[in-house]
Amino acid sequence: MSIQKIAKLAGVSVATVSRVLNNSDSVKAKNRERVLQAIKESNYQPNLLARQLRTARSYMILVMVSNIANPFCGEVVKGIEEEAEKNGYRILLCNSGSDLQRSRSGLSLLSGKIVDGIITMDAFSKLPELSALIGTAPWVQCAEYADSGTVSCVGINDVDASQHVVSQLADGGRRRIALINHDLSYKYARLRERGYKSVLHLRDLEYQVVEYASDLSSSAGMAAMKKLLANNPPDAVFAVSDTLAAGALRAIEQAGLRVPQDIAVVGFDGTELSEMVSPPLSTIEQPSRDIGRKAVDLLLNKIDNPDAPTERVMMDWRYVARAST
Amino acid sequence: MSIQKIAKLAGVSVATVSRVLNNSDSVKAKNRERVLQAIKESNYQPNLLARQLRTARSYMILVMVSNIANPFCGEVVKGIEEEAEKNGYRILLCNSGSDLQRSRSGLSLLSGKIVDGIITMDAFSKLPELSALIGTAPWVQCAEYADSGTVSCVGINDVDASQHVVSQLADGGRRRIALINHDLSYKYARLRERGYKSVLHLRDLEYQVVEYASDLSSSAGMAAMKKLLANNPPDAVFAVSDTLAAGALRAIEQAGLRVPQDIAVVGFDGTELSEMVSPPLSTIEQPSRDIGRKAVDLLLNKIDNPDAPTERVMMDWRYVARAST
DNA sequence: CTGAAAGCGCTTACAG
DNA sequence: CTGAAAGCGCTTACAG
Repeated sequence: MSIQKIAKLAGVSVATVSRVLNNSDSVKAKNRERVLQAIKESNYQPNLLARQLRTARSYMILVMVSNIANPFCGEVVKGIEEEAEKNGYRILLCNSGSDLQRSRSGLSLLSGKIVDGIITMDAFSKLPELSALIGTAPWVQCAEYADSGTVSCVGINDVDASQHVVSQLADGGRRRIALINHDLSYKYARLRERGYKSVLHLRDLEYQVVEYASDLSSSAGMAAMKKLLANNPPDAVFAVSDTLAAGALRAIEQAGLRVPQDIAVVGFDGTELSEMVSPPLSTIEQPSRDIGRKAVDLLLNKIDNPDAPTERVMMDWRYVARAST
Repeated sequence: MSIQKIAKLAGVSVATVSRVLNNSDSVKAKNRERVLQAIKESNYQPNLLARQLRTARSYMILVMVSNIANPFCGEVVKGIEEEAEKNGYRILLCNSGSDLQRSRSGLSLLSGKIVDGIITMDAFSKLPELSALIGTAPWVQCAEYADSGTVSCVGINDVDASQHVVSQLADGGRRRIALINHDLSYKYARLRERGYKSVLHLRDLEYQVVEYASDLSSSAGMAAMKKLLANNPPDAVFAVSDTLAAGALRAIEQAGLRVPQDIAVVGFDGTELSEMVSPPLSTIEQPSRDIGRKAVDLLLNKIDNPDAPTERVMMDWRYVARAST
């Protein structure tokens, strides 16, 4: 069913049908009626491919994440959705799983003109190939940073937040503070590790152990914690995600130790999960929704105005103390 | 940058360029070289809109979920991704948030020919308008059922699973068993409630209290549990999702009661979360990944073979007993 | 093995 | 207010 058929059915030209479809211009009421009638009768639905090919505009944006299962990511996406919707855009979610092949495939939606722009929450700094694939298309990094200054990004100051956590633990008398970090191909992981190390150094704390979780699942956090417990265990653990911290909690409990008496635990993100585990987690609360919203604002601005300047937006964060410390 | 430009650059026709792009036919090695060279030089990337418009094939499928934040949903999506990828398809995720407007918008990707088919994990049975929008396009319902027999679906036998849970609780001596259910616009919610009620009836248990959670978040589960505790509290709670059960656990703890001594709790889905909370949850383990994979198989079959028969696939489930009961 | 040409289903100046 | 026509960027018989 095409616009041609509708035109024939309604006894008008395709141009007229197109006009009522885009409720633009002034179409004579009678003709509009006829067209609407024909559309209804034939259950016609416009072919978006043709439309987008012609107008070079899709009002869709691609959101690439490495793991939607992470609740923080889910929150950010909600913010993105809200703001996109408010501006007449729809979003397409692509879960890369940090897989190169799948990332490539996702990006082809951008280079293939299916979407108008892209928001990534994925690690790109070590993958120049992917950045090249994006080229000069509208692109915003979200809750993750670009090394170069050519792409806009929005997030929090990870070094500061990390330093704050470790300082709090040290202030509370902890001397053996371990870090459960994510893959260092993420810039945020490198920054948080830097914050961690800088405080240890500043306070002359010798114990410095970093365990890397294979992904941001609770079971990865649990596995990492088990390794930490295996030899020379810490008296405090800072995990860079609430999910990891939740797993750590579980491993500590299984080892017959108590939180926070034996080991204090701090998470990151401030997701609902941090309140649901027992004991509830101290954590860094990120303004997840706002990060998502802001990312959309930056992106839409870039789409409408291709030579808008690159921006690097830093949002506020907040340390929330709960029973785990 | 278009195929035209490449043709000019390489000194061949657009047809030849198209042929090397689809590495089809036999193109003379020399010409192939030239084209490849031109593509590289100009950093050309094919316009997918044009390609898909022409071929009427996108090798993309749309996955519509009501809430990706639900970990069970995340697992199913992983299964979908794996199977799709294996078959050369990519998936687009659309988070409807159970919102009619957003669902409509997502479905236009289907009617607009952007995708070849759709897998839904959303409630449709009460929304004939949406079903109409999908029309006769390839469609599989996943972990949720269609009322009519015209659309294929894959899931588990919810009535059986629910009956099993409630029977277990009753066998364990529980007499006041409450249900924390989801919105009844979901067929699975109606089926699980039916299973719950049938066992109560069978065993002459008079206590019958159902609380409905506003969504599948832990905080909704917590809110529901608080209501149950407010008057005439149960000695067991069956929640239709692990996330809800996790929230219930928390509410019980906050009320100063013990699980399972005072109140037993059972979840549903068998997600990682069920092992991460304390005490770990007894739950119904669904074969999430396999459900996703199977849905893709059914869908691709329907795409390739439009008059394939409708199938209703029931997968196996398993009751996992843990410390919460 | 290759190219000219038609056509996928739209939108949009342009002329009337 | 309306229609004929060009064109978005591809693919694919068809003829050679």
